[in-house]
Amino acid sequence: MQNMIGDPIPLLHGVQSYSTAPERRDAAANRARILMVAEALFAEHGVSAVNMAEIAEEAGVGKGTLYRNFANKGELCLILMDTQLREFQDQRLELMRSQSESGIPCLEQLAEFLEALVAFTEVHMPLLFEVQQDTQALNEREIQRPHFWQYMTAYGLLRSAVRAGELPADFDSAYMAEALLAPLAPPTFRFQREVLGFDVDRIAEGLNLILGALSSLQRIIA
Amino acid sequence: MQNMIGDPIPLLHGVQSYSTAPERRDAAANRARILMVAEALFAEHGVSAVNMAEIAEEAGVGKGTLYRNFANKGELCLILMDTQLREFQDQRLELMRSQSESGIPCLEQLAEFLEALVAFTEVHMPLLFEVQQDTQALNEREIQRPHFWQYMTAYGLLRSAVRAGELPADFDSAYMAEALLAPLAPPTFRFQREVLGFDVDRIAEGLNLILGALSSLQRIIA
DNA sequence: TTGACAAACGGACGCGAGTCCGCTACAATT
DNA sequence: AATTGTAGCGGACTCGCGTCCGTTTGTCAA
Repeated sequence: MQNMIGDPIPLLHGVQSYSTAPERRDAAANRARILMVAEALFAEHGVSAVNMAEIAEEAGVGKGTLYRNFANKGELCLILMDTQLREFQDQRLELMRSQSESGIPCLEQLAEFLEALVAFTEVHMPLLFEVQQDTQALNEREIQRPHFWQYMTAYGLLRSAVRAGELPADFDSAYMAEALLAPLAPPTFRFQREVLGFDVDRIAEGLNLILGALSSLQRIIA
Repeated sequence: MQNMIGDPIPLLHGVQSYSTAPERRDAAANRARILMVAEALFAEHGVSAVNMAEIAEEAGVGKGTLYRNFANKGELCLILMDTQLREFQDQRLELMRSQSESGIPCLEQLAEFLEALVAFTEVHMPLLFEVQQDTQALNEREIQRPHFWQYMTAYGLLRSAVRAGELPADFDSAYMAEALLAPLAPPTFRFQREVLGFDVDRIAEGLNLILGALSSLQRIIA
C-alpha cells in the first residue's frame, strides 16, 4: 500500500518520461519555471484568486505549454504538494511500521493516522480543494489522488484490525474506510471549519470517538 | 415531480414575494415555463448535459430572465426538487413524532432517518450534485440547502439521545451529526456509488453500523 | 554543418457560467 | 384611455477553463 506512487522518477507525476526519450531541455526548464511561478502567485494572492492564464503569462509561456505540462489546475496543485505529500506518507508508513512492532493496536494506529491527516488537510486545504475539483480528469491520467493512499492506509489498518480481532470478522473495512475519511473531503472539511467553526482539535476528537465506538463494538460481542 | 410549477406562494424559496407587491403575471408565467422546460431537458439529456443558455432559449426567454428567477443552476435544481424535498421532510417529521410516542429510541430513529436519506440521495443525485456546487451563492440568499435540515434533524436526534441517556453526556452531537452526514455529501456519495461500486444497501448498512457502535459506547461506560 | 522530424510552443478559440444595462411593457393611477 | 414608474426582459459581454492547431526549435543522424 505504499509507494503506489511511481518511484523511479522524482516528480512521480512527470506525465510521460517513463523510459521513452528524455524530455527536451527547454521543456524541463519551462515546467520548473511554471511551478515556481505558480507557487509564488498562490502564496501571494491565494490559490483560488490566481488563474491559469496569469500563471502562464508570468512564467513567460503560452497557455498551451502550461496545459501540456499540467492537465488542469488541480493537477498543478497536486504536483506543488508532491514533496510534502510524499514526506507525510513516508513518515506515517515508518511510524506505523514501528508501532506495529511495538504491538500497538491497529485501531490506535488508525486513530493517530486520522489525527495527523486532519492536521495535514488543514494545512493544505487550499491546494487540496483545487485538486478535489477535477477528480475525474485526474483519474484518467496516472496520477494518484491523495485520497487514494489515504483510503488504502485506512483500509489496510481496518483489515489488520479485523485480522487481529480488534473488530468483528464481518466488519466492512472498505466502506468504513470511506466513511471515516468522508469528513476530510476538502469541501466537507472546509465547511466544518469555516462555516460551522469547528476547530481542528474538535474534528480530530470526533473522529477519534467514532473509532473508539467501533472498537467497543467488538468488546460487546466478545 | 409535478407542480413545483407556479402555485402562488410556491417555493418557500420564492426569492422575494414576502408580502411586497405581487409579481407580475408574465413574470410568473415565465418562471413556470422555465421550470417545466428545465425539468424536461434534464429528463431528456441529463442534468449536467444541459446548460443555462439552452434552458433560456427553449423557454423563450433571455438569460437575464432566467437568472432573475434563479441565482444559478444549483438553485434552479434545488427548486425543481422542492416538492419532493418537502414531502420527504414532512414524512420523516411525522414518522419521528410517532416513533417518539411509541418510545422508539432516538438512535434507532436516526438509523432509519439515515437509511431513508441514503435512498433519497440516491434518487436525486444528479440534482443534488448541482446544488452542492454553489453552496456559497445559495447561502447568501435565504434558501435552505438540503444539508441544513438534514443536519438539524440528525443533530436534534443525537441531542435527544444524549438526554435520554442513550449516549454519554459529553457526546459532541454537533460534530457527530456532521460526521455521519459527510458520506452523503453528493460528491462523496457519488464517488462511493460510481467509482467504488458500493451499492445503496451497503452504504446504509455501514452508516447503521457506526450508529450501532456509537450506542454501544454508552453501554460500555454504564 | 546541415537537414529533418518530432516535441514543444503559444495564443486564438470554444464553451458554459454568470453579469450588466438599456429597452419593453405591465398594471396602477388619473 | 393616457400616463408613468418600475418590475421585468433580453442578449451582448466578461471571465476562467481547457482545447486546437499552425509554427518554432531542440536534437539527432548524416
